[in-house]
Amino acid sequence: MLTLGEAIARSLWAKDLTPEQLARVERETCERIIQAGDFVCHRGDRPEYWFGVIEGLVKMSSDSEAGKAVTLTSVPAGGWFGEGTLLKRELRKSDFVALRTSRLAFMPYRTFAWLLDTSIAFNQFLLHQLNERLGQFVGFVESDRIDDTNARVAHCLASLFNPILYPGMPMDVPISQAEIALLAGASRQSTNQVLRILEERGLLRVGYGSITILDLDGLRKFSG
DNA sequence: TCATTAAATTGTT
DNA sequence: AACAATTTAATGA
Repeated sequence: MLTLGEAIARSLWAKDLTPEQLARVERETCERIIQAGDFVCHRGDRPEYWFGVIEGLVKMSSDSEAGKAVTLTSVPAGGWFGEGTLLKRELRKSDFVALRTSRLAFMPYRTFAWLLDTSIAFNQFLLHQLNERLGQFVGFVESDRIDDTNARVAHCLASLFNPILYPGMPMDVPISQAEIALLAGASRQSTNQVLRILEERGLLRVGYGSITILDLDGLRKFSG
């Protein structure tokens, strides 16, 4: 199992830190286990940490007043999230929920701010990540307006496995069809049908509570 | 280790 | 939205 220190050390933003800088980050960052279904943080919280997923899967979601839930995006192992409101010093605008029991790194704001002040590589990483996320969400909007349900599910899955945002993401991930439906903005029933179509075409394999991506590029290009 | 049961997830209407 | 079928996890002999 990956230790907290290893998880930090192999993060993209840690590559160009000096050993002293890395040591400080490791000293000040703590690890917490979030049970499946539990919140990492709530909307309205004052942001105090930058979060890294060591192991597991976390979704960013919102609940409407009517009780309808939508998933904005998911963060797999190796991904870091929460920098948006941390940078702006605003209250959290959405919930983060563990989709399954996950091990998270909690980096305090002061450590995050210190890295921002001292490491050019860290700034470059954030710029890169924010840009990549912007592209991801533009893609979501485009997909929402243009694609039919089949293509939307395919494209949502492709963006979940984005190797630029989430390097080292295993192509086999435990996630239920109900969660995929929330992510793609489709019903569970139609998601189920789409997954079978995608499996027929050899783009992925569906298992019990999990999917395996076989052809990421094929998912990206999928239409009709 | 195996059988039983409950819970979660999937597949269909 | 409801239901049945299937798979997994948990429990205890």
